[in-house]
Amino acid sequence: MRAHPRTHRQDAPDARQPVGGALASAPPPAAVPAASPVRTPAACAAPRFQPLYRQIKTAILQGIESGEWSAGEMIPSEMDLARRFSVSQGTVRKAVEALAAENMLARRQGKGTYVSSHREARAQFRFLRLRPDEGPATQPSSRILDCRRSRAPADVARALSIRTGESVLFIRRLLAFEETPVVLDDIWLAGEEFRQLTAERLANHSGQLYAVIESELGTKMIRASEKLRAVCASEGQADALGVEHGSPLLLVERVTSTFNGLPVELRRGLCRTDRHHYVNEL
Amino acid sequence: MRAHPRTHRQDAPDARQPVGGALASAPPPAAVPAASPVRTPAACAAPRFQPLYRQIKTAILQGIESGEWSAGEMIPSEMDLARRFSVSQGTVRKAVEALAAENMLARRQGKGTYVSSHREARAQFRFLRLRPDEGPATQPSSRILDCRRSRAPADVARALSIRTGESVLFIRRLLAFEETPVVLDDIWLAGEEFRQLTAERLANHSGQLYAVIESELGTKMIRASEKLRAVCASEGQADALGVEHGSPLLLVERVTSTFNGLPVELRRGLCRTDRHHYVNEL
DNA sequence: AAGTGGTCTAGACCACTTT
DNA sequence: AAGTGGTCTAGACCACTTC
Repeated sequence: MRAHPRTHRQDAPDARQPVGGALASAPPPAAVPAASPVRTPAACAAPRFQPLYRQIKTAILQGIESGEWSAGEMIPSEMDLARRFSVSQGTVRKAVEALAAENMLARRQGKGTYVSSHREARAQFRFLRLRPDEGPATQPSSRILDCRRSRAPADVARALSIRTGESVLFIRRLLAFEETPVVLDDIWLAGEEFRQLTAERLANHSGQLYAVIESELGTKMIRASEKLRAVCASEGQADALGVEHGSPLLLVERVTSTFNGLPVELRRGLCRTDRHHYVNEL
Repeated sequence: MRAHPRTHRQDAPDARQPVGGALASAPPPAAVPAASPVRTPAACAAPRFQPLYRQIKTAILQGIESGEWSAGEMIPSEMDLARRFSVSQGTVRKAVEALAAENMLARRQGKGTYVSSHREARAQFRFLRLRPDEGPATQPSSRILDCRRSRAPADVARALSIRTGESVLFIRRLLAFEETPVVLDDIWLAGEEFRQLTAERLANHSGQLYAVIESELGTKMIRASEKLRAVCASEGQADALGVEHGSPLLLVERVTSTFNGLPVELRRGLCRTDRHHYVNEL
């Protein structure tokens, strides 16, 4: 940490330790996730200087990504972080508030700031946009129809930024709301870590795939980008969902990424929308 | 303005003038708030005390809603607002930042803070989620097929929170991307002000209905809630969109509201999704 | 040069949770 | 009582825009 936006900070007024491990002497301060003092205001314009609070935001993010603070755990208090990074509490606060606004952290007055998790109740519906036309939103149950390693077809590989034929984990499942099959999901997961997943480990998790992946693999899905279309049900799809061949279905194609923005999941969900709908707020 | 969160502010420590035109005597300490002193910490729990910055946020919102500052215009500087409300600049900043995060205001360094408008280029795609499968996002052209006053059917009335049979403006239009018809919109608008709209006034606006409404009627659409479904094209719909009868179409049902959250528009859009798709970020 | 938003600091007190 | 986040203040300097 330490360093200037572009030049923003003033260096004269206070006698701050300008460099690297900055606070090496102080008692409580531990080691910052990283350091690399980017101080030279001029000359190096390549990495684009950032305001202090942005640098701290990045540092906290790295702390989460590296596992120093994992999902559901509390991160150090604002005062601790301020001491660790040698900035004021207000600057830390600004970084933390930005991360909270992005759903990365959750603040709880009087308790602390926590790394958000897919296991939390409030996170359940962020990635599940299907709602019954009537009645309250509910969690679906999941039935795994297939789960195996496979080679990525060209279109899947393109979406996941990998090479065609590379090894991926393929999952096909059926989500049912109140005993009625509603979604037929085809899921491709790119990455070594997913090899450990099996149909058995996925069973009995009521469709909360991201919570399972987070808990068992430590991989956290951060954001997703979806494309929606209306399509006709093929024979097999119609059978699985209990509709007539040719019925209109909502196709939801999702590409999900973790930190760093690299895509790790491609999902194609076919949804019956006769008694459910997809919700969105603009 | 004036008043405390729940009790938040301290009233003893400094000799603050608790009421009205406050500041006048003390040099630096100035005074707090300015208006209706809602100070009693206890006893009155009904209106739910709000933090100062929230009250100021509401006050600014009212300024926009009342037309004191209209879409596209600049609001007073942070310092001016701070003086007006008798709070510190930082408190005003927090209110303004919150409004900017909600797309109500747009801040421009060195220039000022502006009331956001549907006329801005950056706002164009917030309510238009349809994108071509290939190529860059483009604005559609609009052809008005129908535009007349009518009585609200039961389902429309329910969505708009009005009584069945009440007078509404009905618009049917066809949106075309690159000369190809893609969306068939049925739109119902509730409110006296919409009586002034005619097919002529809507023509030649390339489908930017909200920009027209904002400019000509002063009504600003703030947020919308959508429900998506896949349906089959009826004969008439198929003809209008140039697809075969029975083709799958994406039905987007949108309820849009202005300030205060009261719904003013119900829209049902039927979209061909063979060469376009609906995008969403989670 | 003046005015605007953008960043940062330092310190105060309040409200909530836990010990 | 101690610790955490939540609100508020006052003042500094930086960066951008306009005059």
